[in-house]
Amino acid sequence: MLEKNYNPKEFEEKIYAEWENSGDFQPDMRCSKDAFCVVIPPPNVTGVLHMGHALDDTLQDILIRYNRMQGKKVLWQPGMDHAGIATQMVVERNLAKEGITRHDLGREKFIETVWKWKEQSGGTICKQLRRLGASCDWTRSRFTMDEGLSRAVRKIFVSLYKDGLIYKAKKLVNWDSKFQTAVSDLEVVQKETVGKMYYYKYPISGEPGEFIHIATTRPETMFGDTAVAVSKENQKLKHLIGKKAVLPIVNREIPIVADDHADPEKGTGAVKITPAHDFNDFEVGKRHDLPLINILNPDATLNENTPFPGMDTQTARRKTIEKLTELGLMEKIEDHPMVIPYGDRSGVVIEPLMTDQWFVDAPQLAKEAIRVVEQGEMEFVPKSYEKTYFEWMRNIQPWCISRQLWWGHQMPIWYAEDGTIFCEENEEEAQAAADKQFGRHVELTRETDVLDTWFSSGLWAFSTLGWPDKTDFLETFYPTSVLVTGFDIIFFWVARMMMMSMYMMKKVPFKKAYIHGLVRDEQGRKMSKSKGNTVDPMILIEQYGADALRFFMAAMETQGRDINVSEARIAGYRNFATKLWNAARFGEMNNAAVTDDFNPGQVKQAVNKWIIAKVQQASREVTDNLDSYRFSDSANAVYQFVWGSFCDWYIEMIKPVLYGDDEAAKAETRSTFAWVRDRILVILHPFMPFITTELWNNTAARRTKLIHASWPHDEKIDTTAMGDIDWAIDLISAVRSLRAEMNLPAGARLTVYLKDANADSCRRLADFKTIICSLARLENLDCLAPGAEISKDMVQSVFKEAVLLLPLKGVVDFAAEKERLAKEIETLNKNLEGYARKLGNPSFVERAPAAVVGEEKRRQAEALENKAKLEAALERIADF
RNA sequence: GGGUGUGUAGCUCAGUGGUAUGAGCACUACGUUGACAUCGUAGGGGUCGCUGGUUCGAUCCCAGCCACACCCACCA
Repeated sequence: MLEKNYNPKEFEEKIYAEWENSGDFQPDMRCSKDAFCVVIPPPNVTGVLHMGHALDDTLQDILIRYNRMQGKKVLWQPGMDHAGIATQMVVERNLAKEGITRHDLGREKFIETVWKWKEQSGGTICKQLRRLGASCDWTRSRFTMDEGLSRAVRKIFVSLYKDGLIYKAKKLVNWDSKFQTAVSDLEVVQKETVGKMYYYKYPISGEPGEFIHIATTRPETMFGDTAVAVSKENQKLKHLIGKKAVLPIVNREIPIVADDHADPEKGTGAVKITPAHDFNDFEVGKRHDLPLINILNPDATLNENTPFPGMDTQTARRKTIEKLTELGLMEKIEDHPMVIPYGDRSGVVIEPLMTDQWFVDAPQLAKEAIRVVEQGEMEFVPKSYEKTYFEWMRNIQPWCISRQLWWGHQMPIWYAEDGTIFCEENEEEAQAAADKQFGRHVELTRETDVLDTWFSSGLWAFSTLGWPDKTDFLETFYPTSVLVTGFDIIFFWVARMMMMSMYMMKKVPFKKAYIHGLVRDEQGRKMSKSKGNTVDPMILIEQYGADALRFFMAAMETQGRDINVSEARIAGYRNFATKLWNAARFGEMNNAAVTDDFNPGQVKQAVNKWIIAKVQQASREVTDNLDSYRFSDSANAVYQFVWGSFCDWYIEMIKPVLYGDDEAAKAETRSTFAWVRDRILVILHPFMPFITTELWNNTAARRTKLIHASWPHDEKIDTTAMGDIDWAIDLISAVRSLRAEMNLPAGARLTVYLKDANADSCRRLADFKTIICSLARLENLDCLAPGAEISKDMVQSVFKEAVLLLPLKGVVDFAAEKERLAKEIETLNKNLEGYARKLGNPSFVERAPAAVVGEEKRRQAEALENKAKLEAALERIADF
């Protein structure tokens, strides 16, 4: 027996455990049908489930379950990312509570601590994904620092290095002074701030009283200046080109060079050039062969090349201004709106710094990654994201992959005493190579840098399937079917996977990339911890059930749009689950069960034919929409069917049958009910796996599990069977409307007549008399012969080709009735004006398709007829 | 500066070259009919951002504008 109330907490976890324990998420490798595979965007090992995951993983699970029910070999490959910076940060923070730093432990001990942390507290998110219902094959879960995946990393690194696609270079990079590591361009966020613009002047060497005027936002970098640039086109200043300026405070001479980087319109027209601390200046420096002077320590304090060693930049800035003021060189300070780069993890200002780093030749790798998208081997859904992808890929810069962290993949690079580089998959091979090259045993030291986290996640699509080994899984599931992820990581991840996969596998990592939006708060603001507007999906699951949250995500997911969380709506989908639950209970109370000989194509009762056709139509809509990744349309198709057709109409219509005494009709109806209910459970399962499974298990003895039940396909839908019941529904609605408009008491037992009805209508009326009377709460219902005398007190209403008559001896308020009729006539008049305008327009009649013109004429005729009927009705009651 | 997207009912959003039978929530009235008040029935509510153009016909296509959001680059 089903409980009276739907209570998801009572069964969701139990059902999940049952699936997982019986291996329902594992693909059947012997199955001969197509493979379908999704790799999960690996959550950070430090992560907890947020609304973005809830959306992303719900969509994936819907696709996975849908394809699984189609009988395919289905794999949802789960796993986690080691998340270099994020994880190191968490563990360091824990250590700090005990008053120790990672340096106290040393590298090896520290990494041990991280692993220990991972075992104890990492991966909360995987438990949470289970609560959401994610049907990942957890037996295959991978971690980017696993031995297997690390081997993949080393192998591809060596390969890229030997192909010249990874190289070491001394370059200006984004330096994060908190973690004291380089970071990639993507890990830098630009923030708008109101800063200051400082104007001051440098004396011209050998010409007392002559100055060159400078404007800068970072005066303390002047100690790294190695030139001042002026444009050749600058009429006012070009006479200074070739002269030398004297850097104040340190009294160092620097050249004044001609360079177009100095825009005469901006600032003072003269730009101080600091090649070691500014990306543009670095380029200028290269053009003029200027020396580089590094003025910063790794912690972003000033170094010995400045008068203020050990001082942080802000303090040094003040000191510099003070000195310049003392020297009488300071001119003015203005407020200046500007963008300042910050580390996305550390939150500190990023300083451009000259260091030795390792780079991937991204422009080279991008070529193939661009080609396969151009040629449609990988498609973005929605397609518009292609543009974003191309835009970025075509302008891609070398990717800085080295990080001066401890947690991560240590680069497979060894140095001989003289600095010769050996890049091999392991130390033995490197040693052998070195010994061979030197002809003697050489001491090697390993590169201490680790790789950018995204390097290993870039391999995710194939490394998780077993590469570099040739495995069944790799053979079967690569390329994977579709990647589902947010637009915010197209560059971080999608692009890198494309590059790495095309390089190593020569095949796309996934055939499609479904890109969704962000989950925002109720007001449409981005969720963030600092704003305090985050919503915890686990609390929502606790409160409304995982199914309700999942259905919300699916129903709100329309391509290319962000989703605003709405608790009212989630509650609404919980109500939907309740509705379904109660419908199933109704079946149970009426002994609904599919008999062995039941054949949906052979039912006799019109209502049953109708609901079967309707559910088949809904199934087709769900299928078609899922096939084209239209999640909301798909979810809404089930929703509308279940609530609007099955509950609102079918259940109400079969009540008179079930409580009547036509045993054959009852038997057929019980079977039909059960059959349709089962069908609902099937097509709703990808969206609401828990409640559907619970109902599946409790409403009949089952041969198959719902998770493996077969998905309907290619059904012939009997659309003609729909007409009769649709007609009855319209009539019932018309009567209900009339009653409500007339303010008739709910208990009044009425009789209605249909006048001027055609043969079809009269037949339908006779056939469905019981049903109509029951649902419209009528005493009786009849067709009147044409021309039959009717008493004047009848309320009249147009119904299709006929007139609905409602006799009301003294009950009706005639004033209200007159008003109602007048209002309807007014509406018709408005429509008629429109038809007349169109049909009176010769070019419309001539040039519009005949069918459209015909339809317009038909509407006009119908409206005229209806108007006449209403006017007659009004005339009849004029005296009352 | 370059790019992308959005603007439809009070709110959150679907949708469409042929009268907007739009959805959910909210709102109004009525309702203890033997699945469900986490419910039912009926109803009110929109010049589809503005201005032009294409078209027989535009909310939909095109152009411009306004507003909002986001992405990329840069501002010495």
